[in-house]
Amino acid sequence: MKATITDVAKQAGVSMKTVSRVLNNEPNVAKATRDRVMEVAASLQYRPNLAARGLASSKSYLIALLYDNASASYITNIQRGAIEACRRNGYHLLLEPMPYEQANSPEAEILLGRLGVDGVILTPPLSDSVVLRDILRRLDMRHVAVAPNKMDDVHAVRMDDAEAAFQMTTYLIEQGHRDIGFILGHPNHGATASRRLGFEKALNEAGIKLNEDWISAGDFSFRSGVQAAEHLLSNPDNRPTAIFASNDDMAAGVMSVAGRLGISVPEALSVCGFDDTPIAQIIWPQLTTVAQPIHKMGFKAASILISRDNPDDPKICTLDFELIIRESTLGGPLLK
Amino acid sequence: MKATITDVAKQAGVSMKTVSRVLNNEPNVAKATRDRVMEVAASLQYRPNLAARGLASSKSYLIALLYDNASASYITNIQRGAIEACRRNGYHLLLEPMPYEQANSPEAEILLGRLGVDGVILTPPLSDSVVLRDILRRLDMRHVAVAPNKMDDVHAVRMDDAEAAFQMTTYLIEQGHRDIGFILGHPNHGATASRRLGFEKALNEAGIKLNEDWISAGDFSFRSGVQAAEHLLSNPDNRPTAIFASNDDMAAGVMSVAGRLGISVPEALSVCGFDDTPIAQIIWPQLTTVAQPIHKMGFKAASILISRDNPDDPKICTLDFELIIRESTLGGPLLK
DNA sequence: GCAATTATTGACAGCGCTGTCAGTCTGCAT
DNA sequence: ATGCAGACTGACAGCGCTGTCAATAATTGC
Repeated sequence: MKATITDVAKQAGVSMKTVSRVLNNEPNVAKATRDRVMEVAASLQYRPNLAARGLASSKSYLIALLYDNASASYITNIQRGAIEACRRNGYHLLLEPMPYEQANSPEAEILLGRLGVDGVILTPPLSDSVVLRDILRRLDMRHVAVAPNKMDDVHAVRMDDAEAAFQMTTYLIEQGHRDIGFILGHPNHGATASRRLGFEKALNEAGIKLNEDWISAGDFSFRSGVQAAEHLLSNPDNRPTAIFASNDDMAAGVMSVAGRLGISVPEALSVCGFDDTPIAQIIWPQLTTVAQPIHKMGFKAASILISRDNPDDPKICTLDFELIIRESTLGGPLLK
Repeated sequence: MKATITDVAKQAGVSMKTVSRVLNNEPNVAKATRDRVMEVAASLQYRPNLAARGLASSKSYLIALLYDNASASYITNIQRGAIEACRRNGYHLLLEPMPYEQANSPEAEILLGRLGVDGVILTPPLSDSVVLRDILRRLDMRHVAVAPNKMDDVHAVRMDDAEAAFQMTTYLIEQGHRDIGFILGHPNHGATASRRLGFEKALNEAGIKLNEDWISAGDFSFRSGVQAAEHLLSNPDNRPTAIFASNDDMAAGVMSVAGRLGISVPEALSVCGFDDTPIAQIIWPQLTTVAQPIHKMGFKAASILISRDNPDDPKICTLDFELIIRESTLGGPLLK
């Protein structure tokens, strides 16, 4: 038989309400009372019923993570962070994958409407869907976007992708590279544009003319990195000396093609990626890349949803990135 | 203003209970009534309140996924499968990471006690924790283990790890290998023992004497694969001609060491892994490995929890695996 | 010492839904 | 016509908790 609040109340000789107050850490309970209630609750192995609590307080203590992301390592990192924040506040994390295309369809509204959570975390590329954010607003659901681009009307947790790409490119230039190829990410992702922007800005500031031919399409997948690399490296007489891929998977694709073509990395070709996924350390040579505080972003996002203070003024939280220099770029022209 | 069942009932001119019946697909409702209620519900944009429903029916429509798994790709695959099953039945998936060590501590009981879900999915290595399963039983929580080893007292979804390892090893032997190294998985995982068993059985049946020196410890991490490989390949005069790593990450570690030592794969060394994670296709040469139906396992596990029929006789569901032969083993002694 | 606060507690009414059970209404065999 | 199973429907209580508000006790200031 499961113990209820009533049981605890009787046993402790107080009212249900007082037990409730103790259990929710509300103020204005005498220390002695509080202790007694806690003790009884423990001895009875009392466990609050989430559903009842939710019904009475019209809170669900649930946060949903909405995502459509091919990268397992990205999504599990976000999850870890978000769950950490949830745990600290008695919340739980619900998983809701949603294909990007579906985000713009009526299905999305139905799914979300049924959800009944206290908040929603949006990850790229869903965080870039205006339609989805409209639905959320219409449904009056609190939400925070994990997104690279700025949006003033929404709570957001972000990282300065453009600046990171700028710094990485600048680093390559400092290594003596002037012929730098760039592989774009998936067009649905806001990060794709931001990273490109940073790349081009760096070239620009260094007075290097942009070679449009050396900006190659991609979609964040290993395979697309392979294709892009095949294109970029196709002409033996006119190759970039460095390739900056918009993520690590594609960078791994580049390295694989380089290997096959007998182009040694980093001696003949520097390669760098973005995200610092586990693969960056598994491939050889290890990959220079940008580390994102993904875990922290998940944490922050959930924390914003849980904290009830001034829920109306949208807060934007920008976290730091870090350039991780590894072997794959330690062979620039300057070293020769 | 959110519509409730009462609103729908009024509008449709029926009782709340009838609306409830329609919404839950219960029998014994006239088609005309059903249609009318559906229509009104749609027009009012009615969305059931999970908490209320849960409170009244003492079901939560929530399933928790308990895990402690370093492999992002494994866990996201399980998640995908489980969510698919949940979606089909109006359930949602809760994420609950739990370190293996914690599973044996009182904390686990507290965490689980508070959970209030209708079922719990256990993934390796948690599925191997007897303590954890005891807690679950004591708490009277339905659960199903995703686990390689047999347990008669629990619902389980499994794959025959031993048989898979047996077949893979046999395949290597058929390629002409007689000197085969083996890298163990993490000792906490039941799969580790099963895979070893299959490996040894295959050697045995082929009449090959087991060389204990060539069974090397590991923990499923890339790094441990590197260490194991350094050990296995340390003696140039006496090396295995094939290495079977208990998972893909470690196999990648082997390939990386082989590359560094100038041992070409697969010409001088065949390598195979287990799991068919994305990395198997990213490294070069691509990895021969065992594909597990991880997605399907998640699906099955959630389905078992959701289906209420004969909940007492534990069902064990064994799914098929598949040997995936890729380049990394296409160079056995027989080919020379 | 007495009024004005403030701290502490409890009674009670639901939150929105479903389970129970009793009722009405059909069709069909007698 | 009469009875009866089965299909259909509704009244009602209550799931376990919290919000509201009123009641009482403790504390303060003068």
